[in-house]
Amino acid sequence: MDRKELEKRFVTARRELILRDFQGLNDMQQRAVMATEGPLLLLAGAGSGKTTVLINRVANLIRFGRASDSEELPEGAGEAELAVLEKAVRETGELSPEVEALCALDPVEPWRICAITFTNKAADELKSRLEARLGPGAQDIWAMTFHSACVRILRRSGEAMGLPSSFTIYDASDSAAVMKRVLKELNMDEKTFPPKVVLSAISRAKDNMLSAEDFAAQAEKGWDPRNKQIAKAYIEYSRRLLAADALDFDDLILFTVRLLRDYPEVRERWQRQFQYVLVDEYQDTSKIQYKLAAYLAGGRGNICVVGDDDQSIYRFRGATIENILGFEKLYKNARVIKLEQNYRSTGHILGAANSVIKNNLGRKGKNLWTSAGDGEKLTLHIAENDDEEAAFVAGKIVEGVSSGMRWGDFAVLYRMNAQSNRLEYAFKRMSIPYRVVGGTRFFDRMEIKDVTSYLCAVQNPADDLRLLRIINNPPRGIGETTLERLRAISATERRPLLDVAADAALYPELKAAAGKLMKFLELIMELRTLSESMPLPEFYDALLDKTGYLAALGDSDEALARRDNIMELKSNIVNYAAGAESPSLAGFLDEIALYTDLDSMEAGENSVVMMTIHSAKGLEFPSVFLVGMEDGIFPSSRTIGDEEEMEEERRLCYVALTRAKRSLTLTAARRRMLFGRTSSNLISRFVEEIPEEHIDKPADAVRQGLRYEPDPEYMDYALRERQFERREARGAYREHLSPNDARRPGPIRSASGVARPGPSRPPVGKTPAAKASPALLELRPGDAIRHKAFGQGTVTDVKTMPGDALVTVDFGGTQKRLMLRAAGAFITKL
DNA sequence: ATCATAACGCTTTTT
DNA sequence: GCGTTATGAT
Repeated sequence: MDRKELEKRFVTARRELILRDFQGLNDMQQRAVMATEGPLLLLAGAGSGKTTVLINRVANLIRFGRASDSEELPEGAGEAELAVLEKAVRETGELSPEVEALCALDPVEPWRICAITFTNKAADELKSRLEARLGPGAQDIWAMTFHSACVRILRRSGEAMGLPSSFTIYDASDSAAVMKRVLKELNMDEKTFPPKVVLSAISRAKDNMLSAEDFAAQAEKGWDPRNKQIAKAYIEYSRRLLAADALDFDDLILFTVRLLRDYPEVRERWQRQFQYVLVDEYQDTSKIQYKLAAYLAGGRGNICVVGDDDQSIYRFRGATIENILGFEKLYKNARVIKLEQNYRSTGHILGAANSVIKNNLGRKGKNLWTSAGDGEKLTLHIAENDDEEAAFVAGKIVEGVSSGMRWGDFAVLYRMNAQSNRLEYAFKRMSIPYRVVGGTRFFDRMEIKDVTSYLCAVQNPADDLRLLRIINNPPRGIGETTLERLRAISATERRPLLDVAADAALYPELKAAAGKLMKFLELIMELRTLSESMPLPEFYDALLDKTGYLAALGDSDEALARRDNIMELKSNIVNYAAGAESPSLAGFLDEIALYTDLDSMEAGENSVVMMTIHSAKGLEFPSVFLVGMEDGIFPSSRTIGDEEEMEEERRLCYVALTRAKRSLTLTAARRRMLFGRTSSNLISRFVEEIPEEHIDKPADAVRQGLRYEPDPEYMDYALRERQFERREARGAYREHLSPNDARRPGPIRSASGVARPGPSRPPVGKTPAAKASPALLELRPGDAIRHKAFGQGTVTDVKTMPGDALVTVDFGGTQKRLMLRAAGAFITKL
């Protein structure tokens, strides 16, 4: 046998044996798993088994190295070895160690694989699935978010650029707090320079790798005078973060990219380490994140990016779809694999999603298909108002549970967090177990911020921001005047506040407060010593005690809830201490700085989840309710009139629709309370884009006033307003309009008002109570009832209130409190 | 220094 | 409509 022939047969046999590990995958998925070398763009539609592919790809790398994608033979392979392989091909069962060794080509050590995801949730899922597949060795894989990967790199190598490894991370609210101070001190008007706007300008600058000085230089040359002001704020903001040894979220990425760009030895060290780099959700990466990925993968050039251009929904914060659209241009030898078979949803759901997204121009083009059958059609429900919309959703879920589904099978998705309120009330009235993801995050709560500020202050003596938060909390008689003087000295001497406080006795103006300041200083010092000698959880208890924070809370209902949260934080600490290799205060603070509420959502929990569509990305649910399908809400009023933003909104809709596995219900309300006023909106244009073959709509929808055609008058108005804002954004001066003039006048309201029948409209608020039997109103303690979802129970208490009653029912040990008007429709008296 | 009331502005979306 | 912040009174 000549060498050529041997090589060919060897490679073929090897591929076949390797493929045995990936039998459950379809052709395209297998190709993606086997193509380990060089740049690879994986266009993975929603529900196409993308994570499965990632897991298997990593498994392949660890077991077989680059063998599946190489023509190369292992050292010393000859006819004897070929015979062994070909024999193994004919046999079934596990590969023998000998065969496995022959199949492998430089198996990859786990820590040489870097799999970057976008959210902690995705990273955690990846980690746990990798561990399930590969065992404990999987823990060494760098499966984490951009931000946490950067933290790790900076902690290890940041010293090279003069960054102390003990740096602190500022989250968005910390950044905002710093910025507010800065703006105040620079006498910048909060109206013309809202902190948010300034921060996002800085964020954009950082995405373009512009330092404060670069930005200032550019502002000098630019035409927008506001940028000069913003540049000043940027400079001062940076100065403060530097003084506090703090990095904000954007800095984490920016500093890492600078580090890798400017320090060759550091760059080489990491490029040597990461032989394979995977980036998930590539469509959501920003310019600088793309640079980061390119640097990390710069050693071997093995970069695999996974994404779906149709699911790009973070353009607003710098994500650029160019990264995915331009991948092939950038990496000339890139391979592209498309995953279009959907394993998640039934036919009507996919059909609806496809017909919505095809209205977008400028996409790679992709059509999801399924072999799962058509399934149920979508339904559109039009409610009288937002309360009724919420009640409808709650009712449908109760019915679903009564027919055998679990609470956890349902998700309610909305465009903005503010929409969750109404739903929560409805769910509470019916005692439906639910969970709101996102919104006010756990770590944004006041008491949690306070306690973590103590932790930060103990860990980082230069962290003035956190110090200011706690120095007089609980009250220690250190008032505003003392702080003002402290701040003045700290600013002129460029020393941290705590340093200045330590020398309080030396400054005449601080004499009066010196005693109190010393006492506080001693407290912090004592805590610092304790933090070094005690296990973390015990230290936490000691901190709560010594600072007197817990004691100062009191025992009102509110304080009780706060205590609960503080204890919840303790369980976080205990968890962390148990799981981490070498737990430390610094490590814990890193963990929570990058943590969001999303991460605490446990998969097994049996309750309905409510969240924004953005939060729902990457998740799936048997039954999904998509509420508020109205123009002005979804699509958001801010996007109407801007084609690019509308396309992003449409992608958001695509994401929403593709979350559903089997059942998908859309709802809209004729009238709803929004921003404190009642408004009526047209039905969402996205609903219009779903053909009748996929969706059941109420036949009278049009006659009853929710129209499908965009109102030309309104469109015109929205467009003009939009253009005005854009012109303003470009720097044209504001013609002083009073805020009321900027408000939308009549068009919206009058437009829908015309279409709505006037006085002869059916009565509003046909609540489910209308269906409740009169016997229910006579319920008394001791009565037996049956509830559609909860089953049989005994009434233990009845509190009547005007037009309604709150009944407490014992369902075999669990107490539920039900509002009769809302829950009555699901109760029968036995 | 702490509490109460008034005023404001906010509603896109997250690390 | 709600939650946060500014202001003023005690």
